[in-house]
Amino acid sequence: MVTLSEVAKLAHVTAATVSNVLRNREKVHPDTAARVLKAIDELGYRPNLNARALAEGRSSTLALMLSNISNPFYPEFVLAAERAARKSGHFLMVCNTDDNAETGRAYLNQIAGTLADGVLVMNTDIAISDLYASAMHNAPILLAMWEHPESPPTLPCIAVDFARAGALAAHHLLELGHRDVGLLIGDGCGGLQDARSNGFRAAMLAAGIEADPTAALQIRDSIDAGYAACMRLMANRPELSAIFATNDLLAIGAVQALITLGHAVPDDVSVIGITDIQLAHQVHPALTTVAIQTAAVAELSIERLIGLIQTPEHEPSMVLGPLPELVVRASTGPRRKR
Amino acid sequence: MVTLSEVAKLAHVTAATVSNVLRNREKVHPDTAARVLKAIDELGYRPNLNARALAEGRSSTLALMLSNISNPFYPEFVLAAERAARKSGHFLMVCNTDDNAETGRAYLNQIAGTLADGVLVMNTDIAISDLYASAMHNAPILLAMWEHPESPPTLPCIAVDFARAGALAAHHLLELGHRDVGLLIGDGCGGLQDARSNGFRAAMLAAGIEADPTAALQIRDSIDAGYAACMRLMANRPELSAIFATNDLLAIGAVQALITLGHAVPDDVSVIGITDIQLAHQVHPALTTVAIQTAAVAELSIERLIGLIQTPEHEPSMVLGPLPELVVRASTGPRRKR
DNA sequence: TTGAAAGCGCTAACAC
DNA sequence: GTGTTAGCGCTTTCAA
Repeated sequence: MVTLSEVAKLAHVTAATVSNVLRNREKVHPDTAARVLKAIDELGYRPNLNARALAEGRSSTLALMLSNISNPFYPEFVLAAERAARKSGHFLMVCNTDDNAETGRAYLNQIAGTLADGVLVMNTDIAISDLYASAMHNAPILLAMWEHPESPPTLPCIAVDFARAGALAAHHLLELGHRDVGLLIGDGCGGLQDARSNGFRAAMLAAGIEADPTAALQIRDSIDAGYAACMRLMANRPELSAIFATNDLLAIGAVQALITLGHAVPDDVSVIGITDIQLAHQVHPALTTVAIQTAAVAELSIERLIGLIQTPEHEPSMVLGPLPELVVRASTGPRRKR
Repeated sequence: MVTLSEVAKLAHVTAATVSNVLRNREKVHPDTAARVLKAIDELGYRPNLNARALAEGRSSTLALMLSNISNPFYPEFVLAAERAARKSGHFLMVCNTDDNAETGRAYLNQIAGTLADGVLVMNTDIAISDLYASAMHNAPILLAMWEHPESPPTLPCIAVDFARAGALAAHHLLELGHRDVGLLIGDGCGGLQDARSNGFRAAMLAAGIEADPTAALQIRDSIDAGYAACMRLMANRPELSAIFATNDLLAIGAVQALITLGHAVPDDVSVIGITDIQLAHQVHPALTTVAIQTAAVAELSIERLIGLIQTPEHEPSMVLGPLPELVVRASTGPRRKR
């Protein structure tokens, strides 16, 4: 490995000067700088990032904790987060906790404040109190995708107005004339998605439509579960003309269940989800959904986390992410006349 | 931040002893060890991994380079790789190159041998010669998922016998009586999937069935592309009774296209893919495919990479991953009598 | 503008 | 068993 001082020797300067060339260029004479640059090039010098981190007291990596990256929602977030991190000179460490609080705590203990300067937390399986303790002792923690803007947590967070997302879905279905709507409520690695269903129900109620508890199912967060639940729902409540799912995975499963049952989507039954994952526009019929701007939220999260690292705050603060937006595709249509 | 020497002071020993307690426990007296442990606990000491990496001359993180994690195949690999890495005390840094060779080279330059002790490379957009140079100067590089076991690269790799996967698909379709099979050949972030299609064609040829070039389409690696290509294929060649796709994404797109066209799957047309991504068993009808044991390959890759780091070799070597296996689900069936 | 020197937190000989 | 010492490669005052 080529070190700073080898470069220094070749350029007939001292390590400090090489270091200066690498950072605040102004301070060094153009001629020496050129000599140093030449030496760096000849030797193929690359700074040792661990040494730099040790000397500077801060690393250049960020950690992203999530329960399980194989849920299709996460990769999109990770991609955008990694791009944003890279843009600002940071690396991204991915930490799957496998829905295991112990694993999460272990990660926090090992990397927060040493390998990683800050941690973006997406999963809810770690107790806020543990996170809080780690944030106090080790390094800033930012909660990405906080689902309850109305009740800020004791840590900084990016909040997404999921209740609004649910309401948008309701308005869309109402406009199309739907009254009998089944609910598929996800309870996955991000926790129970009740902000979404509550927002939906409130909007329906505002239109005079009372929620029917027998038309709602609370299920695990996957296509499979959505499929199975929709099957049950339609068996019990054949009069439903639309399904609202709190996330796209469930909605995609529901669409498939309906097709399997011989219902046309959207002619017989409409389906709407939330999130707008990539899959949503790739399935057929393409899914109508409420986009929560995953990539934008990811970028915002990274920016905010970096801000927190540079100028730590003592008060937790919440920033609201981009507002959810309805994306009308092919899985919703007017209620069928019967 | 609590340091080793603060712990040492509290325990009335020296830093070296604390360090010894943390690593080779035998060397230190049980009583002192207990005192040290107590001090560590009281102070909430956590080792600084950067300092350790610097002192030891090796870090505890591994890097995984891929072109774009939002392709559903990667998250499954990443999940398994991260678990394997964690099991052996390593962290995983995810590097998306966005199909950009320059980004890949930059990553390699910045982290190989400093932040990361080894790099698992999944994408083919970086020239092997660049990888080779980096492996020589910086840190071991392992090519995961090498698609051509018959021609080993100049770097260590885990090879997967994709030709065999193609052949298995062919045998399955042949057994079901299919003769007119359309080919969807992916050309995505992992490069042109020709080993798979060649394996398929060879197996068909061995059964006396010549490949018809007009029944094969080479397309980008996505559900969308599979959908569109299948539409075209069926328009041109309505007599096809089966579709073989070199990966599951394409196959899933194809199934949707067939359903949209009013063909029953598998009663009218059978569809088979390769990989067995999670989505494959979640769609309806569930996809018949050839599993390449993604998780097992990921674990093997991590183990091998760690081996390479510990005892570097000077000869590149190839190890063959688990053999592909046919997974029969609901998207294939006997050729329809006409 | 450049150099000398100290130190980041830890490990690893080697002595005692 | 435990302490002493010397780095690991870099940054950063502070002098010159």
